[in-house]
Amino acid sequence: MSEPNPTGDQEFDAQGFARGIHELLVLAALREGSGHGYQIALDVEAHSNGVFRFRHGTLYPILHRMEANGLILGRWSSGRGRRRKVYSLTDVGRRHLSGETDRVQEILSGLMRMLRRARELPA
Amino acid sequence: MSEPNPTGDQEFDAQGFARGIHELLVLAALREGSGHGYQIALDVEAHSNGVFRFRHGTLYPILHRMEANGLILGRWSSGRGRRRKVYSLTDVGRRHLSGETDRVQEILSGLMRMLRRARELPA
DNA sequence: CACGATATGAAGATCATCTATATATTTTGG
DNA sequence: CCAAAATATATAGATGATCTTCATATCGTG
Repeated sequence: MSEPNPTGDQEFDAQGFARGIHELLVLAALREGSGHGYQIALDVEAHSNGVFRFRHGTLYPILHRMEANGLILGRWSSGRGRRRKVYSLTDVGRRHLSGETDRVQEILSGLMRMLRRARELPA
Repeated sequence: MSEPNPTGDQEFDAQGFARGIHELLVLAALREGSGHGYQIALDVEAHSNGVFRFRHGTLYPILHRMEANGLILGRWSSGRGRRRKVYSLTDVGRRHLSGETDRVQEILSGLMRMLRRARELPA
């Protein structure tokens, strides 16, 4: 029962899943170019029609963690004016985005299949 | 920025999302009839090809919480032999399954749409 | 009779979000 | 010209759910 799953399929880790989604949203937002935190939050909110939304107390720790893990690289904007930390994808982050997208999509597909089944069962 | 989302669409709450998925899996497993915890775990694992799996340290607290919240009803099997607590859906649980299935499916659809977009963008 | 599978439970560790607060600049409106 | 709102980042502490580990007990099988 505690063995690694024999099919080699993707596994669901509840604790890491929400974190993974947040990181994926950040990586996806940065895929088209670089941006600072506040911008990323607005982009994600806009692209998801308001479903996904970063609270600022959530966003910045995530960005710091991702930078520490080498997924993104942050640079303080050199120009004067409002201080901004502009982030861009690293190679590691780009690979991570690709791999995790596949992984999460497989998990989501499986879940949606199960939910559809439950929905279609006779009451 | 902290206003409730104006479209009235489904919102994603990271903390509650994993919990919601676990509860949804339990409710879905019980939809076809009643079952005890261990059985539920096996059912979910089988129906998801091993992607979703309950550790027993995770499963039982979830069942207790759901029973306390009135989503499921547990009865100790009256017969002697191995003690089992058999769960079945309450009316509240059935309504919850229906409503949450819709809600989660909308969120998942949105997420998959975003991931597809990220995947298809030129590198 | 020992071992593995079945079956449930609780305690404590871990860890990420969430709330709230703080600071500072820029733009807008009166 | 000044006040308020939006922009922009950051940290501390509370919350809460999973996850690991330990504990207990029964049943079937070799």
